[in-house]
Amino acid sequence: MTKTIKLSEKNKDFFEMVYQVVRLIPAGRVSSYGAVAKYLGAARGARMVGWAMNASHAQAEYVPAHRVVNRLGMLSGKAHFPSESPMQKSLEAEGIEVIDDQVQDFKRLFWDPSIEVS
DNA sequence: AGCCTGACCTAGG
DNA sequence: TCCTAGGCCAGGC
Repeated sequence: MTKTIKLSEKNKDFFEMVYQVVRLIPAGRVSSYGAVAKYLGAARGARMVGWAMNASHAQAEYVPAHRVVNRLGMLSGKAHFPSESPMQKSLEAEGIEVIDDQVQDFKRLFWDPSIEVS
């Protein structure tokens, strides 16, 4: 079987899909790793979404990874951002209030791809 | 080739 | 209600 080859291609697509979904997040809104993973089938787990974000910096196209937080609305990836644009500052620039690494009113600002995208 | 780690999430005690 | 453990897949050593 070409199972292995298929998996490789699928993995590559997975990263691309993650980037595309993240780019769909409108400015001033936020989403979570789990939501994206769920939208993509959740088969590969939410951790892979975070891993994709880690590689997002290498992408030619800009990926608004700062709009992606964990399901609690915490900026867990803040430390992994390039020092030039801190995650919190980018969010605040879009009108999102961030206090103590937590997105305020996260529930209202939350953007779920499986709901917003049909 | 095997083990450890990671920008997470859910469930159980 | 807080804390711990397990599961998930991929990449690094």
